[in-house]
Amino acid sequence: MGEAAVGARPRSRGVHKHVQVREYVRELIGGAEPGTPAPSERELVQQFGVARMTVRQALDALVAEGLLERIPGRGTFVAHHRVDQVPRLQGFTEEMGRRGMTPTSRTLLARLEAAGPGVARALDINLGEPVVHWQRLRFADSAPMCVQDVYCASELVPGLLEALPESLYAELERRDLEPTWGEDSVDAGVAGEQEAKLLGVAVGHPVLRVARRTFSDKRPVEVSRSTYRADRFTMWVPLTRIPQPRA
Amino acid sequence: MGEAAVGARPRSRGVHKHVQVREYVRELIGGAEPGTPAPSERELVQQFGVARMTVRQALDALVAEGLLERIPGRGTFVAHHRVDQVPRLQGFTEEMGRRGMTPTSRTLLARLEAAGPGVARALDINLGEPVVHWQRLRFADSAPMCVQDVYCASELVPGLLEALPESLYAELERRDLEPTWGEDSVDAGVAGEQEAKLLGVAVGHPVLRVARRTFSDKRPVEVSRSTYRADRFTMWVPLTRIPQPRA
DNA sequence: TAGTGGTCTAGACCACGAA
DNA sequence: TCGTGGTCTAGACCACTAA
Repeated sequence: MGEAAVGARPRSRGVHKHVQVREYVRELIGGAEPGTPAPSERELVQQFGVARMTVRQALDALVAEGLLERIPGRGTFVAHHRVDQVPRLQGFTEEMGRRGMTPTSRTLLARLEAAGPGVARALDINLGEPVVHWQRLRFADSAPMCVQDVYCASELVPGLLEALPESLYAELERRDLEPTWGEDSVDAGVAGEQEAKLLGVAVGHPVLRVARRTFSDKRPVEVSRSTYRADRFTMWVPLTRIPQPRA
Repeated sequence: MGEAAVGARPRSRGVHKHVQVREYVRELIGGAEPGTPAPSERELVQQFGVARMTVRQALDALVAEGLLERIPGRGTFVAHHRVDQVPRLQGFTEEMGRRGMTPTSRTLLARLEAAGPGVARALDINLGEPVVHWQRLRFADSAPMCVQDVYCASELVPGLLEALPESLYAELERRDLEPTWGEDSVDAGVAGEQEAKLLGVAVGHPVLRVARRTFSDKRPVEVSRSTYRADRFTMWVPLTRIPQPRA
């Protein structure tokens, strides 16, 4: 019964038990083959001396991430189609790394600008406030892949222009501005003269345009426009069926 | 204590309690404004005579769907940015409806064919097995939006060709083949002669191409290729940040 | 038959927000 | 101070799988 309940730890003084269990299991199955059994729930209960609900909470998170899959009556296993069940918010560096390609970049432009109407609205700042505008030509395995324009409120990222990182997202994490969610708007277009020259294609070559906003908690931290060579880049989106509202 | 535990109901003989609570709440907040308070967890415990964990399980699902948001110390509310946190698997009919447009279609082709290599692999059937091939020109508010080719294993959908539905997904649900998940591969292209004529654009006009596979549980039920007019259609993809593996 | 995950109970303490 | 969600306990029965 609840008589022995301990209650939640203060966030600042200790890590929650379900987080401990979750990170332990994440580490454990880090490089494991799909299909490898994870520890059973009752095993983890023994090891950590916690209740089963706590273990389930930990495993639920890993299942939601697509790292584990449960098979009733059999056990919990490293997920087979290890693909994400949810589209990950990743930067170019991370995404190309995950595709097994080597990302590199050439900075075309990096300066302070006054926020125009679109950028100001997207970043939720006032018109004309200073923003960092960083334009890069990005390569995968040395071949041009996309042209990317990134904008951040300059106030949020002091000194960024003086020491441009390779991965913006990694840098934002270091600054405690870790992006936690975002949204892409994807459409198609054809390369203009400038884009064509940079990407190494003919004018009129099809391109995939991705407009992104990312947020750290509720605050917008970055907006970007990326133009990909359609012949080199396909976007992959996992979908989940959710009961439709009564028509 | 566990003394009064009731255990799980057989799936066929009754709906689980957390599902009952979830659907009750879903109904309740159906058309509500963002920010409207949902019943508190303890209220639902009273109403349904269930344990709080059961109520939390129900609400967890709605939060994951992006329908509700929890604010510690305040309560549970209809989510503000009611946008999905996960991309929904929806058919054209459903998606256009959600965008407030009226979907219509013109069937260009509907017949049995022998599965070619690509379709056979995607549907996980043998080369040459009969498949339904259904090609439609799809309109939103009477304007051409996309050309769509759908393929299903004919064995799975007997009689489909004799009574073509308006919404394939709704029809699959009726046949107990409800798609539960899927994946889109998205890239850009330019309209060919045939596509241009159908979509009412010039040859070379940019188009968004979406290749989709959908699954009912583990079995592939449908593959499709859709070609959208890029000037009328933008794909929106919500993204979630997941801790990156140690570099 | 033993073990697994799925569901469920009836409590508990905590931190936080609003009054 | 009171109500809320967040965390946690120590059990229970069920359906299913594999030996």
